[in-house]
Amino acid sequence: MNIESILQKRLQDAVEQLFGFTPAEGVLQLQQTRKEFEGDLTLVVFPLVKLARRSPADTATLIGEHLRAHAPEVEAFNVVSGFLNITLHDRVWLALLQEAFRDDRYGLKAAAGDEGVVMIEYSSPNTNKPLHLGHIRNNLLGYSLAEIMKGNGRTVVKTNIVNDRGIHICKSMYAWQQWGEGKTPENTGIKGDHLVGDFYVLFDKQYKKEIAELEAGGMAREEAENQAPSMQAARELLRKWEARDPETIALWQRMNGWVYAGFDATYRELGVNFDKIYYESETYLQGKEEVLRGLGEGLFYQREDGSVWADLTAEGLDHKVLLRSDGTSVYMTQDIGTAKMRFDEYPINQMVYVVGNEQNYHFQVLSHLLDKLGYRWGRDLYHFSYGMVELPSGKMKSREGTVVDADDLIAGMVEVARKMGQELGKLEDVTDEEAGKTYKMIALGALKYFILKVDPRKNMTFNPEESIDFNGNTGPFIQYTHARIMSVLRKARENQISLSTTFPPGMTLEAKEKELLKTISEYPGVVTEAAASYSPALLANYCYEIAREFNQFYHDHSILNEPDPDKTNFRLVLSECVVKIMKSGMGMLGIGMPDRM
RNA sequence: GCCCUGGUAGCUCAAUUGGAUAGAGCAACGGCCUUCUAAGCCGUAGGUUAUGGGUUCGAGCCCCGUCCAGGGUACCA
Repeated sequence: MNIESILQKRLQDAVEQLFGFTPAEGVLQLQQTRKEFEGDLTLVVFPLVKLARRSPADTATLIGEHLRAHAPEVEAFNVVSGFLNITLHDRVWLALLQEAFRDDRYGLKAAAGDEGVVMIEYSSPNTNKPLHLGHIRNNLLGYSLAEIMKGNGRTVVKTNIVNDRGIHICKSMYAWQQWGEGKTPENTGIKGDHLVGDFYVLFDKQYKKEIAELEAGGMAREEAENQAPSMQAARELLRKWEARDPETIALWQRMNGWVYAGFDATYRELGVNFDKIYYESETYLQGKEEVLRGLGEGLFYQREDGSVWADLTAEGLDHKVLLRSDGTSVYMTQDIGTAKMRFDEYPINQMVYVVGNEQNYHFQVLSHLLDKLGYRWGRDLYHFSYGMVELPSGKMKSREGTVVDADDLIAGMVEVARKMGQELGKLEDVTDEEAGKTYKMIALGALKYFILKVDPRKNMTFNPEESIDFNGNTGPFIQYTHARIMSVLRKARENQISLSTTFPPGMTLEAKEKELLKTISEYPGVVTEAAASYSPALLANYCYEIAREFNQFYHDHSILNEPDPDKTNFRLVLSECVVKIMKSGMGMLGIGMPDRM
């Protein structure tokens, strides 16, 4: 039973007895008392005053007096303009600490039973170029969301749909055939995804040149884009691929293999992973089948040129193409096929797509299409729509070379972390290997926190000129706080201090201690809310808050040099709880906590 | 054109979903290490929440208008 719900009950009793009515859901609004006022929790009394037929101040005072007389947890109260500030006995907070300390999974929810799985699709790269900053946000959000769901007792399947087929990879293939000179990751030492990406860029250059030449020859833009020889060649490759031409398939497999090896390395660096990977090349035919079934059942219609369409005007949307006139499938077709395969293979209770907000319309359509096709889960799919990462100059554009490459970014961060760590000289007594691991943990902590602390729905700005901070509201700040606590706990162990959750009866709390306890009490609610609102940012900001709170406490009060052994014990238990929460909370963000730094 | 987002300190972000005097960090300035890690702590300064109206006990948040930015908009993904 948490503190807030106990107080809720007390308040309800008070209102019933004082005013003779049962407050409706949401009328008793409790919130944390703001720091500038005396108290722990605050009741907003405005919603009550009409029914109580009293002034806000009277209502608050009456409730406050009733609480003091009947609620043993309540020590004092004060009323400030319609706000009833309630102070709880220190023993309430100490009881909370005991509970938090004893529960290994404090704040996390027990497994929910046979609710089915939550499948979370994220990452979903194209195989024609390496991952960039935008993908990083996607990967971090997807992974973190999965961990948050797990923390809330859900069974999660993390999945990735690799867009391994289509015109984009054919462009890279064609360019490699033309100008590759047999280059491979092995004989060039270039990471596979980057090598393939280089050829994609080469293709684009050539293509642009051809368009310009054709336009100069008097051809219309659109016509030129279609007629350009390199585009024709790429289309020819796609056609051959669909016809299973052995040579084309072999090249496709070879180049995709390079890309996968590259992606795997990046995923490993980022610390993300998947339980099940789907490949578009294996799902798109299923999609086609489903669309044709829908056509047969009269759900869709065919135009004279042979293309297949869905009419979604009744749903307030538009007409949407599902199969091109040449019979090839579009993105939507593939998503239908993938969805069907997934639901055939897993007992999915909820399907979550982590995909940027530029595809809001796509998922609205997909939801309706699946619904039409008879999958009741279609309606309930959740598009976790996140904002894009922008540079100070605006959107990242691969064609203009302004994308921030994922591998470069990570490597750069690690370098900064190493340099800074060496300047501070904190890890001189550990092995180089140990230090290296820590620097990496810090670098990734900085990067991940930087991205995850922002509300996922909003666009965010990343400035590559200024490297990500390691001070202030950052991942390393939280990691550092953790390392300091671990250091104290180590020393306590060395001094043979054993911890006890039995606190002396009359023990009183310092202000900073109580603030920390209040923050600890909020953790379970934050975990719940992070899942309910799909927001790792909530957890990130909470972890920062508790770290800040701890640092203030740590600054003001000594733990091991405190003369009163009961206080030392209490503070160690408190510290242990903070460590536990940091590991758990930051763990759900995919951020590791070092024992020293 | 139409549809959907968003606009908060110089910069990057918060704001318990309608609650108190809008908070943090960075950058600037000033203080705190013979004491558990100074990647820390404390302080100063910085705001007409794009803008004009409206709703009510109460609005950064809800409604309407305007401006600005981003995204989408029938055979790209």
